[in-house]
Amino acid sequence: MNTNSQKYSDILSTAKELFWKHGIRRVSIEEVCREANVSKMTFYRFFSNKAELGREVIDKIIDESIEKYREIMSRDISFEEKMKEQLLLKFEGTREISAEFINDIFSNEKLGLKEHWLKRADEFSHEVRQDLSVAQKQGIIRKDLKLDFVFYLNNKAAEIFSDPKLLEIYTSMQELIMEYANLVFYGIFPRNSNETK
Amino acid sequence: MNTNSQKYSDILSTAKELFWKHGIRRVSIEEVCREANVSKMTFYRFFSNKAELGREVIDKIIDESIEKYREIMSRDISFEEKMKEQLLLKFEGTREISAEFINDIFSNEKLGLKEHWLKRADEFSHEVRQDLSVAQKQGIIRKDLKLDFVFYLNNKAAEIFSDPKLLEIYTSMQELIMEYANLVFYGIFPRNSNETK
DNA sequence: AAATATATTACGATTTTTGTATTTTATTAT
DNA sequence: ATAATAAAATACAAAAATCGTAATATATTT
Repeated sequence: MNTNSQKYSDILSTAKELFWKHGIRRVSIEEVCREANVSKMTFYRFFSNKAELGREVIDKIIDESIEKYREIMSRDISFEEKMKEQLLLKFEGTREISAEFINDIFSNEKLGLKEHWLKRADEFSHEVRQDLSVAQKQGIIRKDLKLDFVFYLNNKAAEIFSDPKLLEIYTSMQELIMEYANLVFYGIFPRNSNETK
Repeated sequence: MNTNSQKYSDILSTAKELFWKHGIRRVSIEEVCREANVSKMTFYRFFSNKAELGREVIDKIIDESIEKYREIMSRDISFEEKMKEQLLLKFEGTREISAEFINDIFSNEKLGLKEHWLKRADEFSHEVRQDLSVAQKQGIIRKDLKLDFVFYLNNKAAEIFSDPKLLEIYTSMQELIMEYANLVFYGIFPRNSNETK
């Protein structure tokens, strides 16, 4: 399967856009083809069905996130500044994301994307965990904080976010995600009376 | 048909919300029922099909607009201030509206809502036209402006707005609508060197 | 010129959606 | 309390949309 074909990436980026905006359930394969200017046959040359397309869209999203994450971590700035940048990145990256998309990933049994998302997100998590672990040893992060706890929360986060009850409190999914990200990042640093022990 | 029943207005306001967000095509009747906590049978007691529901949602939207418009016009403030308020109102009223909704009204042949929207919008237009006509006679609006031209534009506006090409220039449908509204309102007043003739 | 990729069209299978009917359960009015 | 009405729940046939594949035609590339 020629994964670096033009048509392939047309389909993938079109699907990402449509899924991002409307969720997966509301978007049909034929709609993706139409928007990507690709015939249905061409679609099926690359993807066997909608669930696989969904998985690859998830891959694309996480791959791009990892890439951007690494770029920031490789910069020659302080750890705290890096974290601030990551926050900004998360803000940009979640712009206009729909609750429908999150929901289809975590609650649509038929698609079965939850496991895939968790698996890929966990890989990403692992990398971040290494970086935070180093920072903790250097005293940049509170030493009495169990990083495992933060990552447990992180894994549960997206799932929790698909609860409409929670979303009602916010005007957008992005706002909710940022609230969480802010909480984690700014709750992580030792402040004022918080001794490094 | 008991049009002031609780169930009836539950269905209508739920449909308005869902249509507003996702457009009409992407939302099924059963989804509306589920969200409104109403059985399908109850739905069909009030509406004969989706197109009729669409028409009544349009009615609801325009009725509410007219009501708010009148409230502002009845205030004891200057005409220019009233126009500013109307602009603000339009900004609030179009918040988060989706391109899909506009599109389904104007380009979805199957639903045939375009005519209904134009008819109802025209009634509203007529009322606004009377108010502007009075203001023009008083010299508050440029006397050499043909109001007919403004209203012709207005009638075409929503239709034009459903062109994705145009929408690409803006980040949201609301931004596009506000751009237009600003243009019309602030192009209407005599300024600096513009004599009242 | 041959091989490959893609579009077009068609089509059966499946799934979703629609609209109605029937039965059961609440609610309201008398 | 009882009858009348409204609504929910369930079931279901008909229609429409969507899916996935096949066959053929048309570009594109090798």
